[in-house]
Amino acid sequence: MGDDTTEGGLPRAVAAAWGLLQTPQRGPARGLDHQRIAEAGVVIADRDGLAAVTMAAVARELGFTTMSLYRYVGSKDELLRLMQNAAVQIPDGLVLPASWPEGIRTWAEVVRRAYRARPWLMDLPRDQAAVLMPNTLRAAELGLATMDGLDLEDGEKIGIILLVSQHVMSLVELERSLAVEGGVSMTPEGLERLGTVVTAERFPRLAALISTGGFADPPPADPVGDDGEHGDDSEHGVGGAGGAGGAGGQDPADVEMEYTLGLDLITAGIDALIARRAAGPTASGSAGASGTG
Amino acid sequence: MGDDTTEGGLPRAVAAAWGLLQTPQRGPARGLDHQRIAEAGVVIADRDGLAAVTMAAVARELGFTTMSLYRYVGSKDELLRLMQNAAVQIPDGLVLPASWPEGIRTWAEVVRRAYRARPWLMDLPRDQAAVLMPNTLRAAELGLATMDGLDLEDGEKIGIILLVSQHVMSLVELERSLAVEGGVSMTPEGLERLGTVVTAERFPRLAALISTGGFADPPPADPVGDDGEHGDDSEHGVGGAGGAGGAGGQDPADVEMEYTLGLDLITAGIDALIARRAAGPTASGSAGASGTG
DNA sequence: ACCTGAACACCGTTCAAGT
DNA sequence: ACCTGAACACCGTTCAAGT
Repeated sequence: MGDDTTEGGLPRAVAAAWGLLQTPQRGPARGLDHQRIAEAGVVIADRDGLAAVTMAAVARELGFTTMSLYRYVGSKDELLRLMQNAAVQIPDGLVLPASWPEGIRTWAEVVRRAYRARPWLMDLPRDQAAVLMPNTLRAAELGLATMDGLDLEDGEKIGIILLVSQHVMSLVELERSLAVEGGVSMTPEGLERLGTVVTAERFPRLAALISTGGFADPPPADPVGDDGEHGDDSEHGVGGAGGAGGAGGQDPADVEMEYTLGLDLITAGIDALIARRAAGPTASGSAGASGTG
Repeated sequence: MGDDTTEGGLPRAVAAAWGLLQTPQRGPARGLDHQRIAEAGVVIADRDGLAAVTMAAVARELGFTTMSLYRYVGSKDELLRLMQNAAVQIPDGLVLPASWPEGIRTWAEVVRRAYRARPWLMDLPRDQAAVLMPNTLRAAELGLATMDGLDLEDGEKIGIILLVSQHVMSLVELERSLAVEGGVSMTPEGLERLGTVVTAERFPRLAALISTGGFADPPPADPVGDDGEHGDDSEHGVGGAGGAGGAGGQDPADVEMEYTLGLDLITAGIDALIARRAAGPTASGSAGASGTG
């Protein structure tokens, strides 16, 4: 309905990224193209944060005026989508290990590396348009390849790489928020103030975590625990550290533990699913975990 | 370092939400307070989307001028944080089922209901400040309660509710993007165009999904499959449908299947972790899945 | 065909001034 | 103490005009 979609219903940014748009340059062609514009945006985002990516800033980076950009990208939104594709770097000739759990771990590491290299990717919208971009599909293809021999349906495999990539992103986000890059943050005094209100009566489980310091300082040393970071770099809509989760244990080792834990749970879950399926070829639907409690 | 943090290092919005700020009204008090301001913001976001939440719009909703708001909230960012807390509704007297996997499923459903009721919550930053808000902590406390008797460390429990809430959010985001609310979208022709470039040679696994229509129309019927939606409601930074995942199978039933699958994998993973622990009380570190491939 | 200047309608935020 | 008017520096985007 909008104008950011081409005839076939493909989002314009998707068509552009795949080279499906008849490029407007036919004459001298000494001008711009969306590739160069997207790359300039990436440079700015890397250097000054996503909020600094302004039509004016991108144009200045390229030595053109702001309005010239509109010859090549329909809107800032389209630019951001092109940047997303340009910024995701997926290794090309990667050989996956033979064991599938190792394969999933390897793939998770690839995804993690991509997010770590460009944390602002996590502040971009991940909707259907983002999913159809070339580099996103390359990543998805690689993810599917890790489960090649397994007795899983396509939908299940997709669900799994969705779960894994979501998990990886959430922990990169968490580790980013803990990086003490330049902000003070909760002092013991602030924690105490919080403790007066997160009482053991109302929050029996969390109060313990807060009072025992599980919420604050890295083991001993450094009394200025962690950091909320919300500087001037990212606009909004992070997408990160747990819709309703807390962060218990705030040093990098704990983040690494939770990263590994999540992958272990997922692979163990797959293992159980496959085993159950191999044992009894019943229906196909979902079959909850056995239940121990 | 910024001014959006109180003495103890607590983000101002956190202190305000917990009532730790000496409220500025002492006189006639016929004016505003952050609670009313946040609620007005919620009303606007519910009605017109998050992008419509402008300082001017909020003030108008309340019958005041824009600038009066700055007496009560330090910045728009602070307002958004207060809105996040005000908008999350966690049921109060909820009794959890005895079986822990059922408990986790119940908790996931609570989280899902919260996101479904206010999808714009997913476009808000989820950083440390968000995590420390009263209603976020109430949700986390409830999540921890589902694992009360289990042989898991605190960090593990937190990792699990992080994983679950992230999964739930990602699927609500996916179902939102599929809701055909007012946009056309990829026609068969658009899919064909995409197929010319997502070739079987370069994307053997995905090409199949696209050509077999696994990417488009709900089983039979309705030839206009899905929707990318990126209207004028949400600003940016969704946080949703899979950093690198695709969406294979695009009708609501498939989304439901993936929702259930994810929870099943996680609970099965917990089951395996506990069982392994009960069997051999070895060290404590991570122990990968057995590996079947 | 491509680029530019000027202008528009909006942002969030500040500050001196009113009562 | 609280609210307001006027103003500032910035956005994304449009459009007529230049070459």
